[in-house]
Amino acid sequence: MSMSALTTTGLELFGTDRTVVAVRVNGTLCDLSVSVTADDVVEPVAASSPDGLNIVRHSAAHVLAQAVQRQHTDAKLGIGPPITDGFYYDFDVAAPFTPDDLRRLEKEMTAIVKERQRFVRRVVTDEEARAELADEPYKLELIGLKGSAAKDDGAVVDEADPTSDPASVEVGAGELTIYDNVRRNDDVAWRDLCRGPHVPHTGYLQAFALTRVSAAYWRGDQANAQLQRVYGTAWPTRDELKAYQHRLEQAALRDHRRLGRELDLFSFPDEIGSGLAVFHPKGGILRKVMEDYSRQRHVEAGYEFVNTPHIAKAELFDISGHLGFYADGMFPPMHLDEERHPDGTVKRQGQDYYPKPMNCPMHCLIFRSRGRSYRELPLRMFEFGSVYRYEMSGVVHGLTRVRGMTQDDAHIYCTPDQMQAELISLLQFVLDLLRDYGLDDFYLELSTRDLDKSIGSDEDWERATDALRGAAEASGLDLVLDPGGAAFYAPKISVQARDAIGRTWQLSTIQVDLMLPDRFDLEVTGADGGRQRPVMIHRALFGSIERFLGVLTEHYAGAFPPWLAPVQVVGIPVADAFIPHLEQVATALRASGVRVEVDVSDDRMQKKIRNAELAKVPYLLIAGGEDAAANAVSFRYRDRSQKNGVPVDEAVAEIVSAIAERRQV
RNA sequence: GCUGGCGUGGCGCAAUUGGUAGCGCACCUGUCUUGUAAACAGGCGGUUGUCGGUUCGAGUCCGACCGUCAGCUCCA
Repeated sequence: MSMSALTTTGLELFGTDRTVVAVRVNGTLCDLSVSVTADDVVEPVAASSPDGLNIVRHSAAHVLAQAVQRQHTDAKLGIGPPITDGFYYDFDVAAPFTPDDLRRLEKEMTAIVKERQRFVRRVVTDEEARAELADEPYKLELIGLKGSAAKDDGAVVDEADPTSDPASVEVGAGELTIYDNVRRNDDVAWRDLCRGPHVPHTGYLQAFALTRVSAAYWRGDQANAQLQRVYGTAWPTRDELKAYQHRLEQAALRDHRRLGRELDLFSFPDEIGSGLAVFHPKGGILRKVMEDYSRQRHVEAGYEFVNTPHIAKAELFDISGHLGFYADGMFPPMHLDEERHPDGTVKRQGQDYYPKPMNCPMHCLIFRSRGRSYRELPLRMFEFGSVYRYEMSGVVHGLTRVRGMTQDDAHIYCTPDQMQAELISLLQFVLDLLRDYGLDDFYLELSTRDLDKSIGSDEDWERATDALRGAAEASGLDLVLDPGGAAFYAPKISVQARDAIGRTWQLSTIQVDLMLPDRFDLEVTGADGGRQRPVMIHRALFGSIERFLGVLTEHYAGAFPPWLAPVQVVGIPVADAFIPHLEQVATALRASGVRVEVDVSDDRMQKKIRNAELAKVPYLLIAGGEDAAANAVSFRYRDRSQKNGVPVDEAVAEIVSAIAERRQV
């Protein structure tokens, strides 16, 4: 450009294009109003890019905060970062917000957008910021944190990522900045401590909605004050906002709690208690199929099957350490066998029994029940073990967070030399099996030691963590680090699976235990006759059957593949006269182990088709005069396509093969 | 556990300013039934989560408790 010696601004370069919300100058995100020279490398940041979305959302958060302070003059500002799909802003207000407040705030935001207030960046000293924000105690606290808060460079706050600090959006590591919202008559409407960048003016925000209110602890600490958090969503265009809202509706249709009721799979009777599910016949058959296949694979993989009780004396959990570390999460004890004298003094001491929160202590006792040889290793114990955990009332959720569950739990005892190979084959086994259930998009997370709260030697942690990392790398999957995320006694690999609509679920976990072999004094006799401490690996593959069933239900939206479907085939006669023909077909299918029903109700054919489709049955076999005469049936598939006049033996073969191959249809 | 919302027959919903509970589906009975998503008619079913209060009168108002939903915190 001929104006190479002159400076210009991003706004002059890109300001006519509303889809550009910021610029990247020599790699650094900046406001469009930034001055640049011809020597700078200047790239536009599109609203639809990841950075652009964050800028749009963070700017929307500022507009929300201004709206709140207009309507609630007493409101003190917390923080307001962008998050996945939206933003939030925390406020200290006298009275919690109501859904009505939300509507009023949305209107106020729209008014602010119409004012087209410019976002104007201003560098301030700590002292200036403190003076200006003297009425904002939380902001003052953030100023004090300056420098320590910023780790990631403006990245979206990932609620699942403990290393990401939302406060870093407010104050960076370098200079302190305040953004003024300036009206067209140059009045300053509002200002906030923020490192930006922002969209040029509020008129850029054309597609936002406030979604919910909740309480949130200041800086995420339960010991701090509870602020009121307002959540919102914001998008570059109204169409994208609508598409997002549509996605939420679609996700709600997959909610396993809803499908569990609609498909008659399970329920949570109040009389039993929160987080305690009962499985109805259709849910029961699903569980059985899941378990049967899992058992078969475990047999093939060299596991031995054990069984243990649901309750145990306090002594067991004292030894294991659970009472010491997790008593709050355990159901309280049953005090049994105590006897008293007539005067009330204790004659016989009695015992506390606890429902077990984990199976591993009992498996360790099986290991210890006799002398063990190194030749027995690796020793793999498997159990569908029911455990009970006293989850806090606010966290219980459908089948995914329950108080009573059945883990597909295994413990592998091996030598330190065997550990690496065992972990590699174990991870492969886990992934293979998950793929058979229809999940095939994974990444791994490696949770490592939290030095402040962990036991064991540095060498043990290092060795175990290296072995887990080695197994993860051997899998070829993406590995995400979760520093400090390990339990106090064990590093962990968790398998994260993405479902059909891209949500991730933590499924399997594999842990190398650095505590229980010592606590239970587990030993094997080595080749030299000496005693050796085995390594212990914990692993739950489904996690729990309940949770996995919930995840699969959402993944498939209730339309399970034939091998899992509670009812695999429904026979529908065009008229009652063809019931005998369909019963013959059903008999042939049952002989091959197929779960088939013939709808002999008084309903008409159309209604029967509707009912079977609502039940998400994989195969509808319809038969009328033409089919009966040809000893055939007509398929109606889930996609509503038809295949008519299929000879019965061909129909049986098609269904049986889909089941055997665990294909989705 | 914390904050807020919600709580009407199995499910989904309705009941003007407080005036004494209604609809659809499901279920039961009957009459129907020939080609790919809802035949027709009749019937059964609720002391409106529980307890207490205000009122001549409460599904509607107030309080406590229980349950549930969302978020926060937590998740061996």
